[in-house]
Amino acid sequence: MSLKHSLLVLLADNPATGYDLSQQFKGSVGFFWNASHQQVYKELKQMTEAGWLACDTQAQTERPDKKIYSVTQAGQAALQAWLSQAAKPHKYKDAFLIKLYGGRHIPRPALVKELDEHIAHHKKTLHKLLEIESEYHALSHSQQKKFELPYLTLKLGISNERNWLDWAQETREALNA
Amino acid sequence: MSLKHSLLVLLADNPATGYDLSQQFKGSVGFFWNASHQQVYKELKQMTEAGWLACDTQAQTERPDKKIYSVTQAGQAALQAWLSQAAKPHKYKDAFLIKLYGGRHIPRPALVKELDEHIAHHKKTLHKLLEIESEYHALSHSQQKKFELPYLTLKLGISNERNWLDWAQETREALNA
DNA sequence: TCCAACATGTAACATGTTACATGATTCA
DNA sequence: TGAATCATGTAACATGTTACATGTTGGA
Repeated sequence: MSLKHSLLVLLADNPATGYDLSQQFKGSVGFFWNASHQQVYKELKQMTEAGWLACDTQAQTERPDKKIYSVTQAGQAALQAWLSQAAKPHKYKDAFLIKLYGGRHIPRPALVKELDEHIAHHKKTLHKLLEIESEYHALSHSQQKKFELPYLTLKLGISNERNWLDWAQETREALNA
Repeated sequence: MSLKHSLLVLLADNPATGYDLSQQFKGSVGFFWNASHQQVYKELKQMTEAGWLACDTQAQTERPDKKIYSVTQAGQAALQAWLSQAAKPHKYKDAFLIKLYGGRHIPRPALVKELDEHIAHHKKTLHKLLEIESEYHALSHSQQKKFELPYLTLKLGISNERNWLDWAQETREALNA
């Protein structure tokens, strides 16, 4: 159920379109949740039918109409209900680690090559997160206060990526030894 | 598709029952993949129908018969095919971080309380992983060599948990400030 | 002239979760 | 006497992925 609740949290800050929300999942929010645009549109439809969201359609001549969603009182209540229950501990799933675990079935160089690809990807992610962090640091104190909690999640993202990269470096050496 | 491939990797090491495999997901393997027992039995059935697994039924008088699965040649081929393609980068999903991100909707003490619960859970996980690590260290050199790759995944699990706990401690202080 | 960004979806399929179901053994 | 472990599943439901579908604008 958490996609619905992620959307509620995002929409509680700012009414937005399905497209906007999908973009947020590609940015910093994507560090802890994400979904394809198809899935987002599907959920928004369901949530609107359930009365959690109101939809304001803005006609556009040259592009598909924009549908701006905002949280209703029922949506607020649903969010509160969800927030008041403890979240289940997060479960990590990483296909690359299965490969590494069963690495004896693949030639070493192939394993190292794939590790390198993942390293490149994680470096890119880290840079993106660090950019977002420097934008945060450039804000005024009052603005920083406003984004205090999102910033805490960003910090986990950053240290997670750093930790992963450190491990990957060691692992790379171990594989080549 | 990765549950099927996790099962192939595990079964390539040792033929096992659905129950055994489910138990492995509760142990160290659970750090990077997991599934409910229902899901495991479902997949084993499908994989057997697809010819990837052979099933040897051991009759037991007092308990349900044990079904011991092993990888067939077709299963080996499927595993190889999967291993030869790059895995997609892992996507992190953590409902607690959504809550933290949208933490302004909850009273601070409630947020801290839930953080504490997660801290307790992560500490437990870390201890479990450290226990497995000390079992590994107690092995002979030749045995250690055999479990070299699984050990690398374990090391990521351990540093990940430590990193999470460090972040959680800082976050706890920031929330109480 | 082609690619990325904007903006929305449907349909088919794959995967995962929750509730229910059975029943013996062993340890506290 | 009650809970945990062993051992297997079915059925209903929820969620997520992949392929397909449409069409404009603005920049390299």
